[in-house]
Amino acid sequence: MLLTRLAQVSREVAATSARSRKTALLAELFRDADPDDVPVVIPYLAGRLPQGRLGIGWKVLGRRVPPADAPSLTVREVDERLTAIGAVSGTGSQAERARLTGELMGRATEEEQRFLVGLITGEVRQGALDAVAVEGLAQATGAPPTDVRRAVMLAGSLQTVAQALLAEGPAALEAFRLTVGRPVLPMLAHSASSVAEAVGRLAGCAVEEKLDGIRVQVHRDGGTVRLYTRTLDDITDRLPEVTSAALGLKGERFILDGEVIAFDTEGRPRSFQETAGRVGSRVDVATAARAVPVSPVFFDALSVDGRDLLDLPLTERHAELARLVPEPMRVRRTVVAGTADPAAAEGFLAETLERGHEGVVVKALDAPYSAGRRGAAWLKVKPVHTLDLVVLAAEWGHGRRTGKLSNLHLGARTADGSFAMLGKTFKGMTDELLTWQTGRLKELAVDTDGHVVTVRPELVVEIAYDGLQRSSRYPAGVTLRFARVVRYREDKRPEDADTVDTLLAAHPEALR
DNA sequence: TTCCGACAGTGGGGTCGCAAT
DNA sequence: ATTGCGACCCCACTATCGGAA
Repeated sequence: MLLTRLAQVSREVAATSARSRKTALLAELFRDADPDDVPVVIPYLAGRLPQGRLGIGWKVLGRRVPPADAPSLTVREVDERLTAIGAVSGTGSQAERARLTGELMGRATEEEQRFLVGLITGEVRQGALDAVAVEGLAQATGAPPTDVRRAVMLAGSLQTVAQALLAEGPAALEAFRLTVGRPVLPMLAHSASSVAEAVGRLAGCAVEEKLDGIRVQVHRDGGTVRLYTRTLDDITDRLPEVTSAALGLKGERFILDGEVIAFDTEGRPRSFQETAGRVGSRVDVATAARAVPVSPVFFDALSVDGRDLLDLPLTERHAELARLVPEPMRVRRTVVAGTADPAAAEGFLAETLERGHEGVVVKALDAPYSAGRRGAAWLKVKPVHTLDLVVLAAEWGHGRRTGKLSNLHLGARTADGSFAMLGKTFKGMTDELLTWQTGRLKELAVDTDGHVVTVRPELVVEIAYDGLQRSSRYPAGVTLRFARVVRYREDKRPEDADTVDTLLAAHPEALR
């Protein structure tokens, strides 16, 4: 199959907003694909590269290469070339990757170039990723969408399922079962603004502490243990102490879900930055492990002794977890009956925060483990802080925000009356607000480099955030975590904005 | 007819590791 | 030795479609 066909379909998919039409377009293409092309065509149309990382980004792709006049590239040839680019390593590799990329781009037409750049950067912007591709695949093969979706969750990969499905038909889905050693997409949580709201939405729930670490899925089969992240990357080699902990449990075969986190000598959680740095260390693991040892803390059991627990209610899965894992290695929790006063749950949240944790996750007791879904059965609740800050500058947006000033530079007052930048945010704005702020900020503009528009520091904006973290990038040495706009405060003047000092005083733990 | 669940899009900061400077 | 870049952790929020209520 020619790449140009994919580029055209991608353009058509992007052009329609109807999801049903997107699905139909993808299904038609999947039906036409040669079985040998399927492992490439499916991920490409889902907006992803089968190779994963290539080591090339905007720096290289930004270089203009004259496009070919006529399409000639086949998808298989593109795949081979990209595999070759990803395999380049050693001194001079960056130049070599850039050269090979330029060569490939030179063979592509303008439309194909756009498609390839989107694929490589992960920004196809066609309004259809995995979920729509799954629907299209189901439509193309006549398999029930629910079954295809489930197979993808269990395989952890759309590509694997697509290949089997197109080769053998719907019967092939049977083979995708929960298997120890093969990671499944983890279940995710929605947000709720308070414990009372979360408890009210679920009839009978467990309230569990939410640890600010790295999600981990632990597979043990006898003496073999494998550890996977949220995106199913294998991190076994980086966390030997977690492997040891899994081998110490009284079970031979299991899959557990939990969090890895570093604790200090008093048993309080260390900062997210410390835990994440440790989990990210790959080269000198022994040294990293001595400096920042981590512990697994589990909250769910997906499989025990060959028994698949995914469809069982949380209550039963947790009973299995409790049989297998001693209490100190489990997330603390309390169970709240459907009719109970939420005060008990509120108390549990307060206690959890007191212990230095991030918040709680409220989970429906009767819900199964919905792999890969962000179901309403799990609701996270974290305290939210707010500040009044001053807009120092704004950046022009991309995609659907093209032509709008989108990303705000936020400043707090300092002792000398100037403003110190604390970070940026593009979150929380409606289209209406986006339009308004573009107009208002243009009035305040004093300078621009083409992308960043500097403004007079007069506009006050209320910002919600989750906490402070250390920063080497910003002058105050700290930055806001997950900052988002709540509303503009035109009733406030810049001199009314919050100061760096009050901010630091409000978060003493961030500077420990 | 209205409501709501699921998705895609729009990017944020930090850290690590590799290659280039 | 330092800097730049890509990958991958953590993530909030809004708009939209289409099925459920």
